[in-house]
Amino acid sequence: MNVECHNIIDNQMSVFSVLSTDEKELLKRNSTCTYYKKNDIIYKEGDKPSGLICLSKGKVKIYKEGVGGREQIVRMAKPVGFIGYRALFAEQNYLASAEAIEDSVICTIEKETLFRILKTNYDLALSIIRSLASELGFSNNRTVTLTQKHIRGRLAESLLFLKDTYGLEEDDATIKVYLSREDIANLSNMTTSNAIRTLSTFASEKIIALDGRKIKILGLKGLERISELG
Amino acid sequence: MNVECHNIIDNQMSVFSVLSTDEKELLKRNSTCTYYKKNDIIYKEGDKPSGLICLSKGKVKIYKEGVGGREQIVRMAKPVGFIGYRALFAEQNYLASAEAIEDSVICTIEKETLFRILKTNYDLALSIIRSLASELGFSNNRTVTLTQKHIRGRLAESLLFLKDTYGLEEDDATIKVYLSREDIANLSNMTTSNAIRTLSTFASEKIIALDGRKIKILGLKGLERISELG
DNA sequence: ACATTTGTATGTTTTTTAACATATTTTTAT
DNA sequence: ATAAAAATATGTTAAAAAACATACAAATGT
Repeated sequence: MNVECHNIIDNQMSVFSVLSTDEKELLKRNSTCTYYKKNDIIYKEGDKPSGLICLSKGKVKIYKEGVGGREQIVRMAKPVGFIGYRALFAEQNYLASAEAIEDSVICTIEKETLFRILKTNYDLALSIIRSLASELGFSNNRTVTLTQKHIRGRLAESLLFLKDTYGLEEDDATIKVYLSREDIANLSNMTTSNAIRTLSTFASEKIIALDGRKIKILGLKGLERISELG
Repeated sequence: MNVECHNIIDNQMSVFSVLSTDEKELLKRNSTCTYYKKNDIIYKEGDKPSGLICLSKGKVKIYKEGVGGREQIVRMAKPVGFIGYRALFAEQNYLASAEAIEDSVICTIEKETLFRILKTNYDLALSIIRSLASELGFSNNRTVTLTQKHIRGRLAESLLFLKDTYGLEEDDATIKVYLSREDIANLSNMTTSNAIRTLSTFASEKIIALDGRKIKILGLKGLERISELG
């Protein structure tokens, strides 16, 4: 059985907590569980959404291909969170692609079932409205910082964003996600070379410490200052 | 009486067309009409939304202040469209400011009334979901083009965007909005000097014709090509 | 175990664009 | 009507970041 789906739908913290037992059962019957390896593509720009995808385990990057195939990461997903719901609710094809950056488990809730339940659940609709509105605010913010901040400011902001999104390891310093330098660059609107170079500079300034893909934040205040100044 | 508000709520094309006569009456009783002169501020970043603002007449720019007070226009509103609804539905303060770029009339629907009606109207909720999702797609797109395209590509895209948003005059060529060079720059992520310079270059290439703030598109295909190439 | 590919690192050059400077024109206020 | 301010225009310089080049290390496949 698709246990992962059941866990998500029954989760007290999820948006589905407002549903009745019957409604939850209906969702469960119309959900499927899929497993992805690291670097697997979950969907591609242009694909048609078939349902509401919920990330149960793992980590996923959402990115767009820009000028000359240059990649821009627009979102980083963590469990338990939805992916691809923008296209689903806009009734459009995907405008971005999703790729697992760790082994991941997703649960897909079939589209018609979701909309049937949405129809009678004001709270569910309102929570979708609220998350779309929040993410739009985030995206507008991001537009401004990616266009106006300089390299150091953009990288500092990205590191803080990754820390806020995925949290820290037990040492309370190491960011709990392990991205390639290229992904860090694609998140921060810079070339891979510049991401590598600027990370090295931060390390030499003792603001962070690097150990392979592990990034340890040594000076949070300093990082915040660099991010704010731009 | 606030006739403008009534017109909007009764409009067959508006999202309110799904409401009953009683519901529309309730909305009308709880709406107020406000008149703004060109360059008047409608709301500022940090203000608290008091209701759903609908632009009945005029044109409005929505912008954020970035690094060193540098302005980035994130949206251009036209009648009949909502403004500031993102913050309202995210239950946040405004993250951007709104300024009339022409004499404008807005209708504000009081918050509690709106939410009371939303509670029982699935179609209204769904249309809000759909517009937030569409705008999020637009914003993500914009992030990529503003960061990746070069000056010519960004300006060409902005001109096409203005044409698509406000349409053309009777001559089927002049963009139906008259922005300062500074506003064009703030829309396109460039300095005013570079906006002026690049507009001049486009004019010398016969892609557009300039007459004060009037911009006439002479070569749509050419403009589209420049925008696509970046 | 070794070759091949992928990722990381760093120096150099070139391109792009912002910053600055200075006219000129247009608009606005008195 | 006239001064002051704002907007437009254009040339020059400086700074930022991309592009390019090359080296080395790590991971991967056979």
